[in-house]
Amino acid sequence: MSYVINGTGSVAEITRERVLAAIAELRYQPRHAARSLRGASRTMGIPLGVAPGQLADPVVAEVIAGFAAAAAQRGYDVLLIPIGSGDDLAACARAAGGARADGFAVLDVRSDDERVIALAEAGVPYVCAGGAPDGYACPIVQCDVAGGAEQAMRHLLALGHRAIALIQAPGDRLSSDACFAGYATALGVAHVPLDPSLVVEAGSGEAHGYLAMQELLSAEAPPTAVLAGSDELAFGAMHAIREAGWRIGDDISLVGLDDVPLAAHVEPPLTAVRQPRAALGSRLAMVLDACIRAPDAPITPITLDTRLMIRRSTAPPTARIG
Amino acid sequence: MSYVINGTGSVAEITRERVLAAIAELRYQPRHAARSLRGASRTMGIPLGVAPGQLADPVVAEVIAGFAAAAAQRGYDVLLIPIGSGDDLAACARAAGGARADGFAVLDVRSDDERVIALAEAGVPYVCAGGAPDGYACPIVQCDVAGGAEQAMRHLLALGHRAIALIQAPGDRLSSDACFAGYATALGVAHVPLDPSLVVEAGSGEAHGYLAMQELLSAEAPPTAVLAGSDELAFGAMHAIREAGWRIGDDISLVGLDDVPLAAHVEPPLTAVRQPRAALGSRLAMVLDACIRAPDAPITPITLDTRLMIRRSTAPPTARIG
DNA sequence: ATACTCGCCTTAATCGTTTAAGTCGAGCCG
DNA sequence: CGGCTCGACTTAAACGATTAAGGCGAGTAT
Repeated sequence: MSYVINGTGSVAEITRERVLAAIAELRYQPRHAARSLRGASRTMGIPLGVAPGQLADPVVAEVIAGFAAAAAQRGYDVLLIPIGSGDDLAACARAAGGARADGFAVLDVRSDDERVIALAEAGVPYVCAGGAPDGYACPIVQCDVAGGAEQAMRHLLALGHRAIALIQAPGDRLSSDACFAGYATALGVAHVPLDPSLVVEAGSGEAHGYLAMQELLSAEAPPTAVLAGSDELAFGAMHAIREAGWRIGDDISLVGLDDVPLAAHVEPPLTAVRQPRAALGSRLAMVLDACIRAPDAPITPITLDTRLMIRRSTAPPTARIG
Repeated sequence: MSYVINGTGSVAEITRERVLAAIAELRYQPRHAARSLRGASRTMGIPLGVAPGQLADPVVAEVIAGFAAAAAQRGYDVLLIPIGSGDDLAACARAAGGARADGFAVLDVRSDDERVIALAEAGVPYVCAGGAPDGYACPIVQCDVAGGAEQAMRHLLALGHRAIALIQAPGDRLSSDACFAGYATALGVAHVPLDPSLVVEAGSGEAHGYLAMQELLSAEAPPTAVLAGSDELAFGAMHAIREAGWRIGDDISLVGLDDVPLAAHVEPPLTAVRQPRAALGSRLAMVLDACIRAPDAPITPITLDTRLMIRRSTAPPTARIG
């Protein structure tokens, strides 16, 4: 009897007990499919690419972990909607149209993200992490990447660096715009001209950080400090710096933008902008929950503060024998 | 018309086309809940702890990534079933009884895993990664941890090490038994007595590796080489070794058991046993799919080979100034 | 005593799909 | 020509929960 299970309707105490006894006796478990046929499915969906494996990215994984924890607290399960290559639109349309979940969270949003297009089209509740593509009004939860990048730059500038390079994450990621904004702002405030040759766009993954750093090092006047758009890129850059015979921290300062747990454990420990990823995930779940319950509530973007963790990969510049 | 959508039943060509046209016209999407009410839900579930955040563990995340990719290929979505602390039995019983998914995969199995108990009790298809608790006959996919540990030990022994310590992952993890087995076997083969004081059990996480290593270093005769039950423990150990003023590789050799992507990028690069985690995940999904379709098929455990990646954290022992 | 309210229980419609069963001609064979 | 088979289409039962609506008896007001 659903009145007993859900606490709706009026049931005499004695009847309630008998029903509960029967439920225990028969090991009865309500069928999820039948429940969700009428009402909500109490599920939040996360569409993500599985081709190269977005989930294997520790940054994404941490956000999902926070998301799952908060979702669980509110009684939701989390559905991963795997997306093959190029499948984005179809997979999301299927999931949204089929009411696979009550709402969706889109992580690692790109500037022209088909997942967002499909979800908006379907008219289902969804939230975006880190910003939404132009023209899509949806709830947003983001880390203050621009502010974090600016903090990092101020730190480097205060140490005395002037030739500061930026290794950017792929340009179609919304977060890389924010990163560049912070980079440019800090330079502007310090009246240091922005040298475009010091800004390189890399792919994602350590290998691309490695290559980008090699490029920077091979220049006539290599930078004395580098801001990497992600810790992964920074790790790749460390590799290249070491290979070129420079010492990280002493010869070239390096800052990462993520602060994954291992950043503190590499040698030298990486100065990095800590992004509250677990908190990001849990706020996403909270906002999505609110969205599901009140689809027309006003939309206010939430920005989470970042914090610079200063470690040994940054130091004042040394005079170079050049 | 479901005959058209699913390709079951006989439908005239002209009718089929008209139906498809109508489907396109109306943007029709079948409701997942209604479908799964009769048949299967085409969903695979993974129950995992969210309290400290199992998902944030890169090792688990990679397995899930491989799992999700293979599941997607077979037309399944992946449901994360978040488990609060101590909730294991109830959460799994609810998910299994409610037919939340067609089958379940249990990762990081503990020796008395309540998730397995609940799933077995409910009689739903499930597979375990890395082994099943005693008395539970279910399909198993595992990495050859024992073999990997043995390989690592043979490498260390061949380099000339004799005092080789083992930092174990928590004892209730099934994989740590395998690790110990490989450790012991290799010592036995080499006729090196097993010194119990060289075997320490740590928790999980870098911090515990750090503490365990400190303990080993404070002994009268510290080991010349260390096998860590996971890369995370190894990273913690590196930290402790460095802090004690020893050089990793030169003074103390260190081997990890995982080979996470970053193992190659720390300084010095960590010698580690590579476990094919993505493959583990995808095999899990394959086996689970088979299980779902033929619940009574014979059960054969699958073991995936591991491979020792030799890097700079291992070297011949040097004479110590004692 | 009649009517009305109120609490509790029962019944049945509903959700959207699958699929077994039934219908209806057309073609074929004896 | 009657009976059969067979393909193509239609109908309706089933899945398992939720929930609106209806029923029933006891208590209360008039």
